Amino acid sequence: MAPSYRYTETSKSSSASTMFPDHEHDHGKCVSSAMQRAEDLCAERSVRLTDIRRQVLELVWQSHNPVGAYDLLDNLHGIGKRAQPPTVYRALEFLMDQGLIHRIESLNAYIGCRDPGEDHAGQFLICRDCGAAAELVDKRIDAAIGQGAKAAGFSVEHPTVELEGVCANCRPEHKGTKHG
Amino acid sequence: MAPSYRYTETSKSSSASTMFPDHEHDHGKCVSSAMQRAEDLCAERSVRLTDIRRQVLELVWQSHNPVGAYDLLDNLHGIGKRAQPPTVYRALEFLMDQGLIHRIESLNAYIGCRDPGEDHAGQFLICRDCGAAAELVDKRIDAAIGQGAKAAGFSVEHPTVELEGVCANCRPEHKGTKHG
DNA sequence: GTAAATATGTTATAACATAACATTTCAATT
DNA sequence: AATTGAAATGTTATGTTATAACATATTTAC
Repeated sequence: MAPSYRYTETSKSSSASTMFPDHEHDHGKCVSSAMQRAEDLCAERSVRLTDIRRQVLELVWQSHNPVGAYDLLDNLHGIGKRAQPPTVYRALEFLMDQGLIHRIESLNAYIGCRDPGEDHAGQFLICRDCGAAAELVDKRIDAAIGQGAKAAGFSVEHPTVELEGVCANCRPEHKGTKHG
Repeated sequence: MAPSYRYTETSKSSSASTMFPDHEHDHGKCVSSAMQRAEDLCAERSVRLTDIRRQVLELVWQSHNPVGAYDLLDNLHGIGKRAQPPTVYRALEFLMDQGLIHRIESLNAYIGCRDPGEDHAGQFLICRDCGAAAELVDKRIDAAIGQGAKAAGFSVEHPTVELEGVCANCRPEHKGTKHG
């Protein structure tokens, strides 16, 4: 059984380095499990996952790429007229408060949290080629940061770790062999 | 002799944890040494530290707090009329290319680089109380990040590490004892 | 059913950033 | 010192991201 935080895969074997979902992964399952988790957490906490909030969360989960607030707004279909910015920003604020999404500071964009409920600082690997972002939870990074800050007499409350680079799917040396 | 990257201090002894300058530090020296370093580096590289660029760099160095582009713009005094945004953004781009300043993604703001010439990824400690930011260069953090990324098959090109919290100067337990 | 709290609608504007093209300045050469 | 090509700056307009302030509607607790 794969740990729950892994991306849902079809039949292919998953290497240890598939933090980034491959192109064959069953993304519908990513979405549905994220939505179910959100429903459960909100119920448990007695907070309201309203239509708008649910819709925004689902839009955020449409891909593994961080998405901007105005992109979400464009895809938010109210009954009649277009929604206004505060609508989406309020939903984003709620979802962040509940730990259901993260904000990527270096992109001014938002991405679904892979492990809501766990209170954690997200660490992100952001591919400059395909644009996908994977959330890392690496205790050694946290520990190193904690130590470095402590040596400076600084207490960290909110770390931002966003690592831009190239993911395994997009590295030239892997591209030729990847559906092997 | 203190290492060159330390903040210039007056007569008081510096503890190992003064990554953040204390209130008595001789800030004029921070500015003048940063400016001199910039002049030297630009000369060495045959790039032009023009009036505007020099002025923007000096404004960035007016404090140890990250400063926004429009704040800089407000303080940029051309001969006659107010400068326009592209003026300051172009100067900021130049200064970043030369490694003389860093951009703080989580604040949309800019801060002087404490060690230009060294090609390094900045790691920042940002105090939510006083607003000051200190640049850390911690190899263990870099190493932990490198390892974490590698395990995910990801190659990091541009890390962003911004740690919001409270600096030693602003921690309540130190406030009472700080002028000793 | 009423009140209080929560959520959403609406209007306006703030804050941050860049595209595109015109003009000026610089600095190397003739 | 005139020519010229590159670099820098000026200028106008607009794009992108985000929030303030106040009105209305919906939900929940009593």
